[in-house]
Amino acid sequence: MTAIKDNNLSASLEDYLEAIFNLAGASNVARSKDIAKSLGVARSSVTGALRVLKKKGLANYRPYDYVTLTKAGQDIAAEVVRKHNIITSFFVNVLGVETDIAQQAACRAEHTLGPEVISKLLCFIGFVNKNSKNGYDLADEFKRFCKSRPQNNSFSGKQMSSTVGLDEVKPGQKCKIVRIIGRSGVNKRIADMGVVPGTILEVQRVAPLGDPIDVKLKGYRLSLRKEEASKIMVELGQSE
Amino acid sequence: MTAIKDNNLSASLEDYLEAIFNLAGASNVARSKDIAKSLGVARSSVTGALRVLKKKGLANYRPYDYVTLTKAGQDIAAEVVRKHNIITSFFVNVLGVETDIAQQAACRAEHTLGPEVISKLLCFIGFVNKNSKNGYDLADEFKRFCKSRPQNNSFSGKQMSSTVGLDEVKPGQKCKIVRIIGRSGVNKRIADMGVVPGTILEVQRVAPLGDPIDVKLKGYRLSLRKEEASKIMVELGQSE
DNA sequence: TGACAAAGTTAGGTATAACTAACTATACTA
DNA sequence: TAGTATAGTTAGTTATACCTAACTTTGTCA
Ligand SMILES: [Mn+2]
Ligand SMILES: [Mn+2]
Ligand SMILES: [Mn+2]
Ligand SMILES: [Mn+2]
Repeated sequence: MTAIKDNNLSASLEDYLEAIFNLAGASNVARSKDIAKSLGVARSSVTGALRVLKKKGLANYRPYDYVTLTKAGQDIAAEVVRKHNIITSFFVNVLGVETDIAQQAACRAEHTLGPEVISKLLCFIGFVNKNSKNGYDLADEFKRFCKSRPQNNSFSGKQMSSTVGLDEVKPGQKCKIVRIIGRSGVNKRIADMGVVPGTILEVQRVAPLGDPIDVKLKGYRLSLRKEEASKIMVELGQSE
Repeated sequence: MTAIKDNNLSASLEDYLEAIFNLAGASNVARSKDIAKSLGVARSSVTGALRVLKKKGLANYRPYDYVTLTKAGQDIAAEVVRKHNIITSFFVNVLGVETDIAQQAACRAEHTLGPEVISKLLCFIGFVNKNSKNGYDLADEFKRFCKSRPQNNSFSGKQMSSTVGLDEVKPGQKCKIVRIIGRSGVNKRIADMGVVPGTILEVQRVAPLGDPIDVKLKGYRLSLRKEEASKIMVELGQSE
């Protein structure tokens, strides 16, 4: 029933609504100058945004007048603020992120997280609170866990072997050919010389503008144009 | 040391890097057409983005050629993908969000969450996993908790009394004046008549274009211009 | 080989969201 | 009530990120 409708507003416009809503606070009005300050934009940018919000029926705006939100505007603003608070609460009270950082991140993320995620997040906060009442302070436990393993910077995503184009290898470095891109035109020429995947080669000299590149492989010496080299994907050796 | 530097890229450019990185997968090359498809943009948009990425030294791009990422481009792309995966993992495995939705939300949020939040999130996933090995399956417990209280749609943020401008009130509705905005010019005239905060009034008739608005208050009848009415903030009565 | 389809680019356009500089309205104060 | 400071607007510009339509290059296959 009372579902929050797709507001379809840009992050920027949502932030204007949020700022107006927050500034209005007790007085229900916001001044252009304060909106500008709170969003860190020029006053003229606020004028422009207000015109758009008015056209969308979200703000009551007349030039040189105070600004208020329409009912529709208030509803959207309240929803943005709600998301902001839920996300912030999770970051601070569950994850233990520093308040300032959490606020900033939340005010960016609030525009990207849909109702499914937000409702789960809210529920999760409730879950943590309930547990803490039952004697198991999850947030506290987590804080202790964090300290015990200070930085775990890896994540088991797909591991990428760091392959680069031969044109990016510096002189003196050895590397192994992983793959040669394309088979027609200039590249055909390369492939036809013994340059095949698996070959180890060493970059000898690179001309000032990266063209040409001299490499040594299988005893031969070869001069490659940068354009050609860029199509030879290599894996760096552990030299250097 | 090996700190990921501020890449300072727009969300859009990060997504291009991410798409190229993912498409490259085994072959290390990506084709424009596939980048376009995976991001849902026109082919010409890809050309534009590639030019920018090249200028920034992140992609090896020559017109009509395959695309590869430079080392710098790969590093940033890998970081974006890492964030994407961490966020997705949290949404799916901890919060229990549906996979598709989680992926979409993660691919938006990955551009807004900084290293502090991401590292805590990663740590939290580890925390949940460790507990589950120790017999306490937090994610599972949470799932059960979610079901037990289906929808808790409120959040203890600041509660806003729903005040609107008098110009938004429909005929027949009663409301209470909460505040009158401004004191000079036309508004002074209003304030000078017994129209003060606390007064209960009822909207009687609204002309076709919302101007003028006839209201009844304290036995009097008053005709207000829309401009004036918009400055009278009221709280709606429970009629209608 | 050469015709054709597919891939890629260019040109030209729109929308959003900023900015600065210059102007105008409003509010305060003497 | 005039004069000034402040607030707000307008005009004109920039940058990003898309789009469609038309054109060019490339790869394929008869
Ligand atoms: Mn916010
Ligand atoms: Mn925000
Ligand atoms: Mn992503
Ligand atoms: Mn993304």
